[in-house]
This record gives sequence, structure tokens and C-alpha cells, in this order.
Amino acid sequence: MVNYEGKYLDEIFHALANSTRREMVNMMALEDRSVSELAVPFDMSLAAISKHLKVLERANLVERIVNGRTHICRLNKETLAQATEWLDFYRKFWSNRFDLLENELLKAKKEEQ
Amino acid sequence: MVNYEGKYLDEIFHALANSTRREMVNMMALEDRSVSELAVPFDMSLAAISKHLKVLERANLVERIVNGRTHICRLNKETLAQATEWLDFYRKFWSNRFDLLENELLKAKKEEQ
DNA sequence: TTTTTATTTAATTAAATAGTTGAATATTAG
DNA sequence: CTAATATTCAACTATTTAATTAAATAAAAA
Repeated sequence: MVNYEGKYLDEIFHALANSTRREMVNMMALEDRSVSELAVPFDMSLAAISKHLKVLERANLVERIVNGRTHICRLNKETLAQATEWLDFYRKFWSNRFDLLENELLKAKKEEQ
Repeated sequence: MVNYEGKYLDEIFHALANSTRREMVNMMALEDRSVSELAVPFDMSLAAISKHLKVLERANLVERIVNGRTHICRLNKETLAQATEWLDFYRKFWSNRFDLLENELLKAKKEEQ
């Protein structure tokens, strides 16, 4: 079978399993953001935001462009795609299995008559 | 904006952030499995597998049909779809933003001439 | 009814997580 | 050069996680 693992799936899903980090993703989807911009909506220290950002970077979901004293953070499209791919594979697989099952049932019904 | 949060996203992504649990999902995608069947490929106690299963159930990714002393575990298609939806929303959003940016650049280039 | 099989619960442990505060580092502005 | 701004690092704490082993339940088989 195709290996849909990918090196970072643990880190990707872990990074997304937190609403603060998902909200940060949401913000970066809208436009690139500095660390302190990312911090604005949250009732949380900058150090905490910095750590959340590290988690997103570890997962390769975010890239950072250091620009003087401000760090600009941008989503990494490829990584989002990688996670989507994993999920979508199983979603489709399941659908397919469901259809097969349905066909079996129809066939059985036909043979009954 | 549409709320792509959903009640269980924390739990869903957390559940998927572990390769043992992803492998269990993989197995159940193929066909429904009992707890001890799920345990076979892993060098791990049944108690540990039972707990992993609980994490998948808490996330609503798995449903259990108790059949006498064996419990049959099945993937919940809707929940997989929910996570895919969240990811796909951002993936598309990002793509769109990327396209817009590209258009801007093309326009700027044209006006340069 | 006793034994075996399937699964969970409880108690424990080591490591990871999410947050804090205070100090440190780097860069820019006055 | 000094002060302000942007960000990280270090030390600490409480909670959660992933695993273990041993005991408990519950159902099926002998």
C-alpha cells in the first residue's frame, strides 16, 4: 500500500489538536503575521504564543521569515495538503467500502427473488 | 465566517496524532475489528490498546457494537469527514490567497510595461 | 459449574504539554 | 549610547498522556 504516513503526521495532527493553534492557523490563512500580531486575540503570554508557534513550526505547518526584530509567520501549504491527503484517503476508502457493501446487499437481494 | 470548529476537533486531531491509533484507523478502514484483533500488530498490552480505542471513541472516530463478550469497532465516516473539511477549508483558502497574490503580481508587471 | 476468553479498571510511573514569570538577546529609534 | 520593541530562553508547576501490571467483569464453552 502507498505510505500515507509521511514523516510529520504525528506532529501535524498534534499541532492541530489545540484551538489556540488552529486559531493561529486561521489568522495566517488570512495573511502573514508577526508573532505579536498572532498573540493579540489571546489572553496568554507572548512566551506561550512563541511556544505554540514552535509546535506549528516543528510540524512544518508554518515557516518563519526573520525580518529584523520581527518574525513573519506564514502557513506552509504543502503540509496542510499532506494531512488532508491522509484523511481523505481514509474517507474515500471508507466510502468505497460502504458502496461495495451496498452492492453486495443489492446482489443478495436480487438472487433472493 | 463559517464555523469550521466543530465540537470535537481537539479530540479528533489529538486522536490522529499517534501512529498506533492511525494504524488502528487503517485496520478498521479495511474492515470492522474486535479489540483483540486490533491489538494483534502491536507490541503492547491489551489495556493499552483499550485506552487507545477510548481516545478514538472520545473523538467520535470509532463506534463500538458490543456483541456478547467481543466488542466490534467501526470507523465513523462523518467524523473523518469533519476533520477533512476543516483542513480542506484552509488548504483551499490558502490556494485562493496564493492565486490572488499571483494575479496582483501579474497585474503589477503588466502596468510596468 | 468451572474454566477460558474478551475486555476494562485501578494503581502506578515516566515523559510531554501548556501555561506562568523573569531574565536574556537582538534590532530599531531617539 | 540609551531606551524601547520584538522575540526567545530558562526555570518552574499542574495536568495529561502513554505505557505497565495485576485484578475485576462478563460472557461463552466445556
